[in-house]
Amino acid sequence: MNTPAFSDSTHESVNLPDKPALEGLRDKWDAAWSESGVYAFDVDTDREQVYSIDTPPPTASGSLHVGHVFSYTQTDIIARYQRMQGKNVFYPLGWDDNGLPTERRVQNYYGVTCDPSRAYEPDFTPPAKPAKNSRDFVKVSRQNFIELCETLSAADEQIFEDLFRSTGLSVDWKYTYRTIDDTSRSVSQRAFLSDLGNGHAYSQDAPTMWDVTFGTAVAQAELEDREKDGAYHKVKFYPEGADGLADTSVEPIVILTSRPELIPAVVALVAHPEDDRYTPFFGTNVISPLFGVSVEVRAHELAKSDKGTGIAMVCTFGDLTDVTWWRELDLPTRAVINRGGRLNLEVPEWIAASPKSDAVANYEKLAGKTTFSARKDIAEMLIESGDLIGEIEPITHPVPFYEKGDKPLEVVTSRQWYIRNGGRSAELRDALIARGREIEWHPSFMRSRYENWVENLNGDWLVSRQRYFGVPIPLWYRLDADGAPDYENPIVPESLPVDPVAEVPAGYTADQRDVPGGFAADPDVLDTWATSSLTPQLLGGWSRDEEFFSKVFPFDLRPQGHDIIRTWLFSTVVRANSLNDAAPWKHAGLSGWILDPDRKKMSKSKGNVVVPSDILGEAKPGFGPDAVRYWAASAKLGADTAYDVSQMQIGRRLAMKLLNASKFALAQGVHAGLVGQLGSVTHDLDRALLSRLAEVVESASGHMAAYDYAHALREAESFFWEFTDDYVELVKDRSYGAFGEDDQLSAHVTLATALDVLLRLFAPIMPFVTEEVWSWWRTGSVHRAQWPGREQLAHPDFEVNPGLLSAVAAALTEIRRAKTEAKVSQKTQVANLTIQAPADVVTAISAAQGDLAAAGRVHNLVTEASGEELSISTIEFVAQD
RNA sequence: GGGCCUAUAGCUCAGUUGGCUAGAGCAUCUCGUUUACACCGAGAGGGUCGGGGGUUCGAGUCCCUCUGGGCCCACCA
Repeated sequence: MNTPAFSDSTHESVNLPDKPALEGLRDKWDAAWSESGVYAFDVDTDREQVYSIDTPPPTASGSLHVGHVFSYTQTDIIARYQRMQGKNVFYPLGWDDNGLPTERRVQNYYGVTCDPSRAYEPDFTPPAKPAKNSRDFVKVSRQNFIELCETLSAADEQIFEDLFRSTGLSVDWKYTYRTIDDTSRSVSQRAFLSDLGNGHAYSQDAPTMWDVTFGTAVAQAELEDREKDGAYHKVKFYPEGADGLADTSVEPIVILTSRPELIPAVVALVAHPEDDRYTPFFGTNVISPLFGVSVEVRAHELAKSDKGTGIAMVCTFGDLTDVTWWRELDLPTRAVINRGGRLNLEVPEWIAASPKSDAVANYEKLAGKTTFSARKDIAEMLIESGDLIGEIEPITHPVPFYEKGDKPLEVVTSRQWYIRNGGRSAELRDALIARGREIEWHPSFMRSRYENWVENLNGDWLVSRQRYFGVPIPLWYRLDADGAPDYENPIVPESLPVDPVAEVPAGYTADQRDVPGGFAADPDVLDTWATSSLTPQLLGGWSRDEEFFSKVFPFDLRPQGHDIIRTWLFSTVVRANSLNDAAPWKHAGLSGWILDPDRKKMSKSKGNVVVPSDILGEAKPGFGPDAVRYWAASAKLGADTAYDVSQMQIGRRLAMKLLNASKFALAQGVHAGLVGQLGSVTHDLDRALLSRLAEVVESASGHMAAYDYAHALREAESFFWEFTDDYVELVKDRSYGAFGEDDQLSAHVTLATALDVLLRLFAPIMPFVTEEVWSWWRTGSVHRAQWPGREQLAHPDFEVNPGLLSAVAAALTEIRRAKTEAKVSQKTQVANLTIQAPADVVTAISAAQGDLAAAGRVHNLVTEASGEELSISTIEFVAQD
């Protein structure tokens, strides 16, 4: 173990700067910490000693904003506290450079685009100047594309690392990973194969949410609703006549739809089983307008009588409710929207077979159009045919989008891979909720968000993505004599990582690729969360170094934002449950968001982001890292916090005060050898001060242990200001030696001990300034010093009047007030002063009467017991010269 | 519609299991300032604890209810 013992330094040398300053501390100590390795994790350890942190890997392709500084600082405070508790802190940081953001950034930065059919060019260099238009981008192989991603993200990551260092993160930079590197790809693929082996992963040909722009399936967790303009159309469905055509002699059933372009895909009408308006029609058939397709009227519980006309048009597929009805009512599949978001060019067979004479012609008018323009066209056709009732009613309604996409999602049927997440199994769902209860949540109410999400899942986790960049699904499929793939018995690779598109499975040759009797690669990549969900396994060496893994897993802490509970947190629990049969961590710390001064979430798209380098800078208008950390530390976990410059100014003031107060104490002759020499603390005021500090330490420690660093900071801060404003002022003369050596020593030991403890209390919050002060008079790093304990400040003789400190402080305040009201300087000499107070207060004050008189510049101080509260009855200033 | 958080001084927030006259910082106002600190010090003013009801000897704190703010989910007829 490389944790030095508490208070090992007893030397008396003190090196004080003439003019202490915050400027330069960041670079000085960042370099010193790198050099000395104070934050290094010691591998020679056991699980008991370790405190491990499953740090979020930032997306290095984005830009860093104050939100990062805010939340990472909160984690760092916890890490530093645990380190001072004697824990061997495993605090790594990885990079999420896998996924669409990196892919897009590389395309635009280099002017290239990925064409997986191209061969790898070992000597490829990107164009000197990227083309402006994406049409002119250079096409490169997948391997070349990945190499460019790695190059660019490595550069981005260096910038991020520098910034994190300058905020004082005590990360051990030796332990890092990148979600695109070979190790991450191997672990991700191994985990996938492991889940495949134990039945947690499976593939299925089924309707899924599909982004037409990106051309990929997306998962439930990646959806978001956006308010969009739409329109309600009231459309007639007449009963089917004997000739198979619409019987217009009777009343039609009227449905309300915002998606009339899906009428060619209608497969049924559905109403609630107890809706009297429609019960007579259940089991009968109606005819779709324009296309003359016959569909059955069906009953289903999910249909709501109070929505629209009470009867819904089911299409394959308009939305996920359609999918439910399609599955549960065993309806036919009549898909007309293709993966590009357009209506199929080919006339569907069910329309071609329609007895209605103009059905095919009607469809042909829409073929090839986007859903958006088809919607307008079909509305006009419905008006013309008389199948539309009333006016088209414009509405705005929420429409599901891929969170990174800009066109509404469609539902498309395709073969995809899924990982079981409880969405289709109550048993697994219960197990995952139980895992959530093994974790201690900070703040605790965040657990209900997790449970809420788990309870409302509507399907398993779709993990395959039809993208190029990412971790490939590590499988091939055998092709039968007709060239059809056998999805049930995939070919598994022998070594990882593997790119099945480029590599050939064992027992096959390259020329057997994509030919009947040969093999085909799974062309897809895994969802980025499928890799991110493995951060504990990645960091801990799962499947590569099981001994190491056992020392850090389950992790002690997962820090993260509360907005990604449903994605990152949940998916990590899912994987740890299936791979390790455990909860991935003991604690989850959810940090809040940064809000701009108008209390809106700070985000790039809103353009209200503050760049951290501006505030971290030490020159104006910067505040320096300790001040920014102070701001982050003053917000509790989970609390959304306004970006508040004034809070940073207060932090800067506190940091400055620490420098100056320390310099003052040390200039008195206070040195390391005096720390903790409690036997020399003979003066009641000093004893009272240390007793009070002991309470502060106990309280702050309790809060720190409960992950409430903000509360601990407040305790320490408020004591510190009392210490400097009152105690230090009171003991100045005594400390100079005005009352003899014993009293002087008592003050010096108290100052040394209090300063020592205060530096430790502030060290996790303000690592730079505390380390600077520590270096003036101590050896080693304050960040390896032990967190203070109440017992270090306890002494059998210290049973002092508990009201002493506050009574003396109150008396001092009264003297100051009298001077302020007399509009004289605080330094004005007072000839005679009488203080009246209750007897017990008088007793308390008397114990520190010398100090009080000195601090108030009072020549003759008299105290009188009275029934009244503390007041000054006489004050006579010394006549001015 | 379901779930969760939140409402305390002009602003940002504390206020632990109910218990002295509800606190801090910032801002405001007044005064002071050269041996730790002008990136300073001292002091003052400022609150019906969102509204209403209840439990209790006692409610900022617990319960009910209403209102405002926010978040997550559901909601394409």
